[in-house]
Amino acid sequence: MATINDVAKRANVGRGTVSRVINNEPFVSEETRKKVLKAIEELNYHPSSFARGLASQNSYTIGVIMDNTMDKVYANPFIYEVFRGVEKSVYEGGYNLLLLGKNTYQNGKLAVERVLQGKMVDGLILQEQIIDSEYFKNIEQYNIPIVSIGKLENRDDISWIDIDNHMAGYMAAEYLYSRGYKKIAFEGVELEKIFARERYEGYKEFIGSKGLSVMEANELLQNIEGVICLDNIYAYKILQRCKKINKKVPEEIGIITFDNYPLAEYLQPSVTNIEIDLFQLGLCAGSEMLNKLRNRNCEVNRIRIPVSVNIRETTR
Amino acid sequence: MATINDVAKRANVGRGTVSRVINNEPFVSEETRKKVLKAIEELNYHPSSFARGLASQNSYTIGVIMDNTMDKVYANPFIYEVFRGVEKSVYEGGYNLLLLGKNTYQNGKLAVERVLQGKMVDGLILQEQIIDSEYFKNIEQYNIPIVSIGKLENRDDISWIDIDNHMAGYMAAEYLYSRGYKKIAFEGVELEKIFARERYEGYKEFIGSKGLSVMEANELLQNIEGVICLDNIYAYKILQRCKKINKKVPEEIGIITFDNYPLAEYLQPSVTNIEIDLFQLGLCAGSEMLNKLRNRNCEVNRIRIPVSVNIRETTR
DNA sequence: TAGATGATTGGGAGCGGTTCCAACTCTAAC
DNA sequence: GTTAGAGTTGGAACCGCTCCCAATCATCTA
Repeated sequence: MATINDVAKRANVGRGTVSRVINNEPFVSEETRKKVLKAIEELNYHPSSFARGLASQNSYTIGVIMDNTMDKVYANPFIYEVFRGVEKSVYEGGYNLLLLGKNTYQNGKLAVERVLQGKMVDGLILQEQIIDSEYFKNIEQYNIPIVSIGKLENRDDISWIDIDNHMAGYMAAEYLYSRGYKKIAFEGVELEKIFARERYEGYKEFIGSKGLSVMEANELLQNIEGVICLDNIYAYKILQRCKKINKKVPEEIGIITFDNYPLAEYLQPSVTNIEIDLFQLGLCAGSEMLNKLRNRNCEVNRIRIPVSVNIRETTR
Repeated sequence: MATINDVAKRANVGRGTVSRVINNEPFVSEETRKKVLKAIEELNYHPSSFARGLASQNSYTIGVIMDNTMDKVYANPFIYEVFRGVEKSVYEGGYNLLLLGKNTYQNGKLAVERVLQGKMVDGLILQEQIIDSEYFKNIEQYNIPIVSIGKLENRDDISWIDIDNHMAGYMAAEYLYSRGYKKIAFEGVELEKIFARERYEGYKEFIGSKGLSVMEANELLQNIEGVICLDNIYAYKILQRCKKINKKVPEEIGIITFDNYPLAEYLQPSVTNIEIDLFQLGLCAGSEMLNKLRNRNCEVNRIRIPVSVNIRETTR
């Protein structure tokens, strides 16, 4: 396996020059650069990440933390899609991705701490649930860039990426309205969850703008023409109720939800939903991290991923 | 941040001795070991993974490849659960986990190759779909241990871990039979898929052992008392048919499936299934890799993860 | 033509570990 | 008392890169 010295010798230049070429630094003449590139090609040379890491104190690796506190992923079947996006942007930016569990231990210590202490990652991507905990304070000390997947409320020093939940709530209401459903309720007002609150706010905004009134879905769905459900589970419960009281979907009542469970499109009726681009979310989280890494004092960003309506069978 | 020299100085020993203690090597007196451990503790010392990697040519990192050829994870919502298992066992074994996409590029080359060439991983865990392809031949050259998640048919030199699909098929039939369903069909005989074939074989074995005959689910489900479905989607289609022809589930017909989609338990009726422990699968894949890493010429293993019946509403 | 300036270039000195060999200590045997 | 051998120990050499300084070269100015 060729080293930087082999390349230097073959190209008839110094080690420093090769290093400059590899790292795309200025102050190398075009002629020299070509010679070096040629030698690299011929020797099929690839820099050792360890030597590089050791010398530069950079790992060129980003850590992503998965929340493994829950028993089953089934509680959050969506996160993998986000990771796919993170993976893609991180690698394409020339970095690598270390996957870490929140609660994983290594030699009796939290694995994250080991990784941080061993300087194995230059930055950390984590989910908003993790921040603000005791756990997070630990991490923060290491003073590396952090990006959160999910909005942060009490920290204006950390960049985050999230779905545009407000818009999602607004659009859900707007879509139902545009299909002729006027009396629209929101099901699943779990105000302790940020995303739920935001979606609810978006819904309220639209409702207000039309002079309608905010509603929750009552037991018999009396006087309700449309329901916005926080997730598929709520949607299916509403569907059950409709069946029980013999209310026709989508003729008499329209239903829309936000998430899109793996099985959802095969079910009957399939539920119209606000489509959330989780892959895009991951992609952005990755680029934002690269951003921070390349420019340490870039500003804190809050990024919102737009959403769209995915029309299925529960709306006319 | 303390280095090995600081520790050596503080403990009043040589660098080599500290190294021996860190790596748990023999030939260190108990007394010295204690001194060193104390110094390590006091200085909060953690070896640099780069220095270590550079000197020892070991990365203490395992790569896991995710299949990102499909557009959406929705096609395989289960793999994240497997990764959770891999992650856990790998870290607890003192290794780290690098997450890699199959088709991700880095500087115009496949990321996997870059990682392999940069010697960033000591071993690779991948899914069976990846093996046997042109792609895989590339990987194989690097001559590091490989473990496959999913049975391998044409390679007896690579260890793999899989669900006990044969047993799953057998148990599905057995369970239906035990609940009084005798005429049992198998829906979703996708013989090109290994796992489908194996489940089908298991089903046939049980059916044969009772002197019953193998069936497929006909359009009107005539003469059928139980259906084993390859996955939830098949199950829901069968359920639709039952509704159409007014056949009562679970009274007149029993339905069982193999997978367990995130939403499945909330649906009505929820489908009885053979429960597959994907986390365990990942756990085993990780340990098997550690095995190989610690003992290079250990034998090739084929490991089967047992399954169980998860009773829900489509069987009486 | 000398001197100044800026663009290139070479290579020594680390980075923080592991490996290995020589040296030292301590018994046990002769 | 000497010697052999096993158990310990220290530290030089090295892993393959980056960083930085000094040296060289080309160009421009007075």
